[in-house]
This record gives sequence, structure tokens and C-alpha cells, in this order.
Amino acid sequence: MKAYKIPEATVIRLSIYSRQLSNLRKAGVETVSSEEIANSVGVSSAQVRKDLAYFGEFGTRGVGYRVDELLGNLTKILGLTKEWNLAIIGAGKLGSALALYEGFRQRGFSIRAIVDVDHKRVGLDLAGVVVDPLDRLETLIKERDIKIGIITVPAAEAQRVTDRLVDAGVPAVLNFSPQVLRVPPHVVLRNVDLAVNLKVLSFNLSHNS
Amino acid sequence: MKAYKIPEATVIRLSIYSRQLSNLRKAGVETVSSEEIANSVGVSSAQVRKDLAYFGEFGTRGVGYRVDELLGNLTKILGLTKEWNLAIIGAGKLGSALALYEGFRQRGFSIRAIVDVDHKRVGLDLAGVVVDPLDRLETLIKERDIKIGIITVPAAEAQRVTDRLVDAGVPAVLNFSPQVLRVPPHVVLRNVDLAVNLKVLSFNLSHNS
DNA sequence: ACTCCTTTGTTACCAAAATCACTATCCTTA
DNA sequence: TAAGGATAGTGATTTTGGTAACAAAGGAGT
Repeated sequence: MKAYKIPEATVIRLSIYSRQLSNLRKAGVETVSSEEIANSVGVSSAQVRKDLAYFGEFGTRGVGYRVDELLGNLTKILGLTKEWNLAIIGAGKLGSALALYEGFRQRGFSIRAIVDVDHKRVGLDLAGVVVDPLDRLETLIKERDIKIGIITVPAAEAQRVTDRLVDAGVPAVLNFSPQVLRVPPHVVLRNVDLAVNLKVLSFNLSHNS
Repeated sequence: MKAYKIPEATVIRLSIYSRQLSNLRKAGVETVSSEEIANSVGVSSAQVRKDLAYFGEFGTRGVGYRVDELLGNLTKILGLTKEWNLAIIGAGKLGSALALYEGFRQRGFSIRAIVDVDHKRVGLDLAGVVVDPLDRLETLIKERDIKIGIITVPAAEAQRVTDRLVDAGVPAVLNFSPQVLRVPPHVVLRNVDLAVNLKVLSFNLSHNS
């Protein structure tokens, strides 16, 4: 599991493969070919094989891949054998929706803290997690071993809370705010920008036709 | 504004530039250099210039770009001079959060319909838009000239409602469900997969250190 | 055991995107 | 009005990611 520079596109596809394999396993399928995976995801079979080749040999020629085995390997590759503790920063509309959303409460990830500046929101119970005051951020991060911080505060506050997360030792940030964030190189950052997504659609609508 | 094959990464950056320029304009800044834009976004100045070069010459050498002028051009390029009508399919946690979220109610985009199968949700008022029954989907699309459909239904229903959107003539889909969607080539599709984002972070956390 | 069929793993090739380096042009000021 | 400094625009180069083709390897059937 070495393989130094893995393209981000590959990692994204791997996580989609893992989801499809999970579905196949539920459906009782035992083996699958790169071609079948490719079709279900909408890429080429060569792409699938190449993505997997970064990490080893998981199939048998002439046969394909054993679903449970490949899924196990992808789970290891993606680091999903352990549980990652999450904190949501900002219990507004988006933050609470994410807290309640099932898609976020899945194997491998556990929402352990939700914080907000607004005292009216403190004390609310969101699917079993009680909203704490923002002051307690650093304490909670340490006490609950938070590894991923999810930013759902307004743009104006986003950098400030991110700095606090980073200073408190959180190694990964998922940013939902419409704000470019600065983090030191050892911190992993991903952006989910809803406005940008709409603008990209707008661009394509304006030019494709 | 011809420029046939524009990299998606470029379009994403352009929409981020436009946001930064918007902030600059609010701050009263009149001119800006590619270097300054680059610094505020975290890319190289050459990248900024190259992205803009796909569409024309917007700056003056030795000086930089006029903020309002460049913003105007980006607005045109991104197709944000007209209003795009949105429909949210699925008024669950995520769908209603998006409906209420300010980030979605911004210049250029207007939520015109929200639908759900669940009759308990029909009739709810979400920031001025009343939830309609899913049956009315096709009617609403035509009546309200919906151009972008936002999928926030469970994975199992995602392809079905997408097909209905496509058949009703919706040219763009923003998919929040954890499901690979098939659309014909003339339909623009973007995916915002929360689980995938977490998995990519997990991968990086597991390998970066 | 031999042959054929299938499908993986891998290499070589190609395309696309990012970076770099250079040139052209404008503004300022002496 | 000439010169210097700044910065946009652009062509060349490098890097990266994707495609395609093929050799290696396993299984099935005769």
C-alpha cells in the first residue's frame, strides 16, 4: 500500500467503486469484472484496473475480482477500517441538516460534536449529539479525539474557526462555506461549494447548447 | 466567447474568481492584478491569466484588471446574467436545508419548486416555496420553466426521478444522492457526494502521515 | 494435457492541464 | 518624449492523467 502520488481523481473513483461493491455484496454477487464495475460507474474498464493497480493485484485473470475481497481491500486502502470522529462547526441550517442526514452517519464516520456561537442553539439535540458552545471547541476536540472538522459557519467566520481547528490539532477539514480557506500543508482540506456547483452548471447550460 | 473545450477545473476557478471579485468590489477596490487574484484563491498568477485567456483579453498590461469590468465579464461567461430556476426533488433533511440555505438563494438562481412523495411534507412552506407532491413534477417543470433539478432523494429513487426530470426537458441536474446517475449526453450533471468527500479525507489521513 | 476463451496487469502512447519563460504593452515620471 | 517598471498575454515545456493495446495467467472443455 505504498504508491506515493495517487491522483485525487483515482481516490474519488475508488470510493465510488467501494460503494458499488458494497451494493453488489448486499445483492449476493460473488465475483465481478473490471468491465462490470466500469459500466456501473460510467468509466472505462482500463481505468478501473489502472486505479486498482496503484495498490496491488486484487483480481484473478480470466475470472475477475471477488466482491468481498476487493471491497475489503478498498476499505483498507481508503482508511475505513478505523472510525473517524467528526465535529460539525456551525449548527445553522446546513450544519443541522448534515448532522441529521443519514449519508453522514455511515460506517467509518461518527459525529461526536456540534458547536455553535449562538446560545439559542446550544443544548439542542441533533440525532443524539447535543450542540455545545463554540468556546468549548478545543476541549471537545481533545476529549473526543476529533479528526475531521466540518465547517458550516458563514464565510466571514470560516477562516477563524478553521484556524482554531488546526491549532487544536485537527488534521482534516471539510469546508461547506463559500470561502477559500488557508490551512498548513499537513492539514487535508476539501471544499464542497454549493454556489460554485450551481455556477458551473450555469456555465455549461450557457455554452453547451 | 466561443472557446470550445474549457477544462472543468478552469470553470470552477472562474466561479471562485468571480466570488473574490465580488468581495473586492464590495470593499471598494477598483483594480486588481492576476497576482493578487491568485493569492486570494491559492493558485498561480499564470493560472489566473490562462483561465481568463480562454475567453478574451480583459486586463491592461502594466496595470491589471478593473474589478467591476472583469466581474461583469465573468458574470457573462458563467451565464449569470439571466436567472436560472431551480427545483429541489426531495424535501427531506438535506432538501429542506438546501431550500432554506442562503448560499442557494443567491443572485442568478431562484428556487421555484420543491417536491416530495411523502404527503406529510406536501404543503410545508420552505422560505416561501410550498412543497408540492411528486406527481406534479412534470407540470411544475413546464409551468415554472425549471432549468436545474436538484436531487435530494434516497439513492434508490434517484435514477427514477432523474429520468423524469430529463424526460420533462430539464437540461441540468445537481445530484446530492449517493448514486451514480445516467443522463443523456445533452444533459449536464454534477455530483456532490458527501460520503465520497469523507472517504477521500479518510484516504488522505491514512496516507499523508 | 492441450487449446481456447476470458479477464487481469502492465506498458506504451496520447491528451490535457499546469507551469514556466518570454514578449508585448501600458502607465508614470523625469 | 524617452526610459523604466509593472503586469497582461502567449508560446513552449513539463507534468499528469487517461486510453488503448497487448502479454500473462487462470479456467473450462474436449
